[in-house]
Formats: sequence, structure tokens, C-alpha cells
Amino acid sequence: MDIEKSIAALNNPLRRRILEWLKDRSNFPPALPEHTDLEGVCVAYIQEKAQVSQSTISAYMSKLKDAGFVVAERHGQWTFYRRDEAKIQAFLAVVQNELLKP
Amino acid sequence: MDIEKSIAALNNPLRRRILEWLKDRSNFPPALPEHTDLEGVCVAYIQEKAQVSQSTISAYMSKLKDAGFVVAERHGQWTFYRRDEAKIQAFLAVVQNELLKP
DNA sequence: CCTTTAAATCGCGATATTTCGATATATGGA
DNA sequence: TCCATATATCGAAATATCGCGATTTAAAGG
Repeated sequence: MDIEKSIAALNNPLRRRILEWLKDRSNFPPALPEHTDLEGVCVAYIQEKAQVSQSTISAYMSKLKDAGFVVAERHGQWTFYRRDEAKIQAFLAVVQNELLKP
Repeated sequence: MDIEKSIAALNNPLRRRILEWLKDRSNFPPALPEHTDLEGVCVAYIQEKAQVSQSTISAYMSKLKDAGFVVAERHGQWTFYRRDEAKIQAFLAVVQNELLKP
């Protein structure tokens, strides 16, 4: 849990919105038939929704992954990203502990 | 509550540590006799502990203030900074709400 | 193989942040 | 009024981040 990386990853409105979108698969187009069993959302879908370049989305997802907020899983040509709820909670716990008195 | 400013303010280890230090007045030298009734810590004390230049500390405290995490109160030549616990809690609530599923 | 598609990486200019020293402002006291 | 002290603001150099297009890598299919 690198709090430095985590806060840096959150220090961007679009990255935070992506994390919110990933709460619910239905924020994205339905999965392809061959992917319906997989968790997570492929990069192309996230890009379409985020309306930024492919390289930007890739870098964003990479940053969210390095921060521990999402998990990447490759299946063939596709990379599926999904939230890591445990890590997100762990991060919040640390921040709370650091910020709140005492 | 500008979450953008708040996260940016936290995106710096020293600023976060200053927030922690301010949890407890005893992290700093005792107040001058004429200030014992005042809450908060003057900039010079924070600077001494943080070991950065006076201009850096001033800018840091300003950023923490703009983020709403601290309150500044001027008394004569001195500015006393103290945590704004309510604002800090409000920020945490917003972040939790944004990050946590659902 | 060759092509197509998905995603990651590279290189870059633009912009923002960091941190400083120097300077300005405000206050209190001799 | 003049000087010392406390803090804020300015200007600049170093570094980091942003977001793009171009290129590379990886996999699938013909």
C-alpha cells in the first residue's frame, strides 16, 4: 500500500471518475459473448466513455493499477480492469487513520 | 469543499505530516506567554519542525488553508494555524462516498 | 506469414508543482 | 520614525505531470 502513489493516482478527476464507473459494469457496453464470464471492463470501453486518447487511457489505468485500486487481467488481446475493493478500503483506512484526530 | 484542491493539498508527504503534527500542540515548542490562550501554532514553529524555507512553509500552509484543512488566525505579527476537524471529516466523508461501492 | 485489433510504451511540447532566495507587507517596540 | 520580527508574495530553475500522436508489442485469424 503505497499511499504516495495512491493519492497521486486520485489527484485527477478523470481517474477518479473511472474508478466510479468501474463500480458497475452496466456503465459500459455489454461484454462480447466470449467475455460474458469475465469480470472487469476492457480498455477500449473505458476509453470510449472517457473520451481521451488510447495512450492516455492506458497510462491512466496503469497508474490506477500501480496504486492498487484496480486489477488487470489479460485475456487474449484484451486487458480487463476491475476494482480491487479490498485495496480501496485499505487505502481509505490508512488515510482516515492519518487524517483523523487523534 | 473543493475535493480537487483538497486532494492536491494532500498530494505531498510533508503537508500531510504537518496536518498530523497539528493534531497535538505538544509537537511544537511551548507557546509564548502572551499566546498561551491561543489555539493553533505559529508559522515559525511549523517551519522549524518541517526544516524547509520560510517561503515554502508559508505556501504549504496557504495550500492547506485553501483546501479547508486548517484555519489561520492572525494575532499581531503572528499567524496561528490549527486544524479544522469538521472540514477534515467532511472531506473524508466525500472521498469515502466517492470511492466505496456502491 | 500477413493483417487486423487491442493495448502498452515512447517521445514530446505544454502545463503544473516544488522549493528556493529575494523582496514586500504588517506589526510591535525603542 | 526607524528597526526588528513574522509572515506573505514574487520570480525563477528544476522537476513532474498531462495528454497527445506515433510506434511497438501481443494475440487472433485467415
